[in-house]
Amino acid sequence: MPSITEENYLKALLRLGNEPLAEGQVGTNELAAYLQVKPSSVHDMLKRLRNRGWINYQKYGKISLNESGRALAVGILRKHRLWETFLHDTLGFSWDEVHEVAEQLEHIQSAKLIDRLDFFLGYPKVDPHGDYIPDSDGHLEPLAAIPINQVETGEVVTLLAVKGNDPTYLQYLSHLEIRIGIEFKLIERVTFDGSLVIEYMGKRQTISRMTAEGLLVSRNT
Amino acid sequence: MPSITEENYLKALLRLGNEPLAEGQVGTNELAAYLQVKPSSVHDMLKRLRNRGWINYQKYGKISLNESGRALAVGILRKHRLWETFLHDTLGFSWDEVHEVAEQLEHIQSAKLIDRLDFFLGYPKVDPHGDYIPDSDGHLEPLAAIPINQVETGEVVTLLAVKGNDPTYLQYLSHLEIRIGIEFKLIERVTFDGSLVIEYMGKRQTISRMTAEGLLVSRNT
DNA sequence: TTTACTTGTTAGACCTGCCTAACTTTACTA
DNA sequence: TAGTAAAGTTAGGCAGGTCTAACAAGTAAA
Repeated sequence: MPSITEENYLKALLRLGNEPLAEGQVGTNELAAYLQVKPSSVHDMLKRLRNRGWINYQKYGKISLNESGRALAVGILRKHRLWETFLHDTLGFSWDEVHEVAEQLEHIQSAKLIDRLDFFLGYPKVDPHGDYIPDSDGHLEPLAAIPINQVETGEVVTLLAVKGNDPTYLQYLSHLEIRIGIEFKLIERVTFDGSLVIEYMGKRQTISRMTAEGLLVSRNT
Repeated sequence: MPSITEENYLKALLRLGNEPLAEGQVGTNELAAYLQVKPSSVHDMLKRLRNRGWINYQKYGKISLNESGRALAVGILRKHRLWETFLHDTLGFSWDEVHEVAEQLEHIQSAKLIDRLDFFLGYPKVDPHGDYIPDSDGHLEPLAAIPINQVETGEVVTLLAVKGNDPTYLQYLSHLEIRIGIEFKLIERVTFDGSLVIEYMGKRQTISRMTAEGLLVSRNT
């Protein structure tokens, strides 16, 4: 059974490996920056994770999760997203508050707890940020969504999920009345700085490129 | 903020200090035995807890929590018992299963989580084992109960709480259909080994002294 | 009050997880 | 293709939390 720290490394590898273009491959410095530790600390841990049989890694090479490491990481993600759903739906936390607490709750070791929680919540498919919750067999549906700044002008799209855990970002979206499931029409793209003008709920709003990058939408059919 | 290990020491000091005759005073070896570590490890930690300002302790003396240490410990106990209640009442765990998982959940740091959980559960007064749950101000009602083997023959008493977290003990009680709130009549006391014959729910049952010691009852008026 | 036993303390060691500083390898660019 | 910048590794050290083995204090009984 992994320690809490080991779990956090596995989770980080899953996450960074899923970034576009990463293809499961992650670098030492990248991981260090993400986890806010020094590359030398990461290197120590990589040796441990390899000895424990959870990652593929060799000197000066890229890092990737193997089968069992991935299974562990997906299990943690499942716990994280179920807890987020519980905090939001049952206890009334706002969507910017759930991540921090779920970061702690995801490390609780009890299969029964998670199964019961899943049942209690009615087997939710997505968490408060729109991300898919892995099922108890470890299956995780890939999110078929693109950032809104990759959409053509004039298109109408639906917000499937938001990317990013920063509370101030999520609070800002709430402030703009942007929620999962809402429909946007892309009115205009500002070539200068990548800002977008979007229309939703009968109003027009300009959002920066940074804001737009976290809005994951699906093309409407 | 205490580490998880420090929290466990504080909790142990609260618990052992509340034992009859202890009067808040605990010994090093006693603490070591309870926490399943060596006395030398306890000694190291005691120095840390003293430096952190949570305990009264001097060389070769007894250990006790001070005001702030006690407040921390009661806070952890509150979390533990609220989580036990959640696991039992909301998720349907049996009373022998809740302790182990609550041992992990009690270390989650989020005041809001605990307050919301308390609200969600309807501000419960007691946990699944009959113990009082400290309120959000840190007040903990002392349990006015005595082990059933301190009761006179012929008396009728109510089970207020059970003492002990051993799952096999709690399962055994369930098997005997013994639950919080049930009424017992003490029929007979076996002087040889301290066994008791008790009557409840229209049946007679012999229980060993060990079993009896965990049954905390109040005299009926 | 001396002995014997229990209780508590100290020294030195180990593992986890992190650090800094110095080094090596790889990758890119001139 | 040589030189440099970026990425990755190594060595040595530190704090938390544990251990064993040896020692010191307190306590109780003869």
